[in-house]
Amino acid sequence: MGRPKEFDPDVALSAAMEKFWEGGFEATSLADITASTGVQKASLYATYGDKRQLFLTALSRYQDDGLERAKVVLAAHTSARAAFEAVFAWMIDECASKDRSRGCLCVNTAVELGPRDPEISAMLQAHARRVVTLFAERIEEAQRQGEVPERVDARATARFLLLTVYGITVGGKTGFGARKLDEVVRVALSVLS
Amino acid sequence: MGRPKEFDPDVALSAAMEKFWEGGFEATSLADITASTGVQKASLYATYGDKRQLFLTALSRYQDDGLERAKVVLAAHTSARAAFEAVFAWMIDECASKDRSRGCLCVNTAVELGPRDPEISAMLQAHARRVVTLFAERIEEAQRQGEVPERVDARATARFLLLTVYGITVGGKTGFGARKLDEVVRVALSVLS
DNA sequence: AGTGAACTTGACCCCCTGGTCCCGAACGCT
DNA sequence: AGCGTTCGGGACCAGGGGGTCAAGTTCACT
Repeated sequence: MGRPKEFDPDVALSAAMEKFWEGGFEATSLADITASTGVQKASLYATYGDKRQLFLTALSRYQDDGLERAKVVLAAHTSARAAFEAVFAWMIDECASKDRSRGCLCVNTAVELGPRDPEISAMLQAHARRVVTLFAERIEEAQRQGEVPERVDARATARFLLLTVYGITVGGKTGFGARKLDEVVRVALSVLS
Repeated sequence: MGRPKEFDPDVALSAAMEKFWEGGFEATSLADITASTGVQKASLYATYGDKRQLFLTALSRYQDDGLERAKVVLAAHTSARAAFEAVFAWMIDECASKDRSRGCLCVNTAVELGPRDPEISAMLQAHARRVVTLFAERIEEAQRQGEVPERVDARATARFLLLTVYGITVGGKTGFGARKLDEVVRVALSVLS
């Protein structure tokens, strides 16, 4: 009982995530968040805890969403090559095409907070491991189907592909255009054959 | 005439660079810098201008140093493969071995400030182009010597290798150990053959 | 209708930030 | 030795940051 919330916590969390995504943790003030969510500080505080907790929740949601979407994209193509091309195209679209390249929240967070916040570091590490496993499983599937040679080390290659994703996000922020990133992806994907 | 400075501006700049390198621009306060350089705010201000100018100067110095060192390392090996292995080993040492992985100042800056500071963005872009050119020249040299196949696109591959450097720095911050990064480098370098 | 629990509002607090300023101290030059 | 110039020390400022609180409001339940 009592008075119900006037805002949808899920919607507000999305808006906050978006802000952190494009501004980073420190540079995004509570004022920015209240402005974009329309929710007052005290309500945010009562719902999510302090700024760091809010950020952690937003990051977690971002990770879950991303992993889910990656699963879908990887499963939507019959060849592994096309599947990873689609993943990279998605990343390039997000890091070099849209307005001013917010990149990937995981990468942004790793760079800003990774080295000095153990809890966040652990979250990032766990998520990276999940993605690597996902990638590796797709590579192994392609090996069973004869698309990718058996000599390829699936897990090492999966890590390599994840690092390429990292590179793309940083490349986008450094000013590489979508065309150049496409070229780079072509080079990177040559390791699958 | 007049009273001479009590500090060496070059030494202080190095110390400031170090701080920005491990803490980022926003998170590093002037208090941090005065503490590590032993130079008071007003003196810093008189010598370098405001915080942003100091950062720009430090970044510029970092870029110059890095490019110089990259030239030396690339020239110090007879095979291109060994040369790039050395470059990556250097990056891995800096991003995954030392205490708490400060990564690469260019990458950190690109992520933190790239999308919202045009002047810094231009600096990063120009530097990236120089590095790509340096890498491409080394690849072309190897092609002339028959080490690398002619079908390889030198410039695209150079960009790919730079993106791999980016990936390594982010990987280090995400918790990849030196061993895993070594593996990834082996996969990446397979594009040279 | 009354009651109490939960939510909203907006003022409020303290601290830290980048930046400025003034005065005393230290030096080179004549 | 004295003078003008430059530097260093530290107080000072306005602004914005995250976080808190008390009072008023809105609903569910009886």
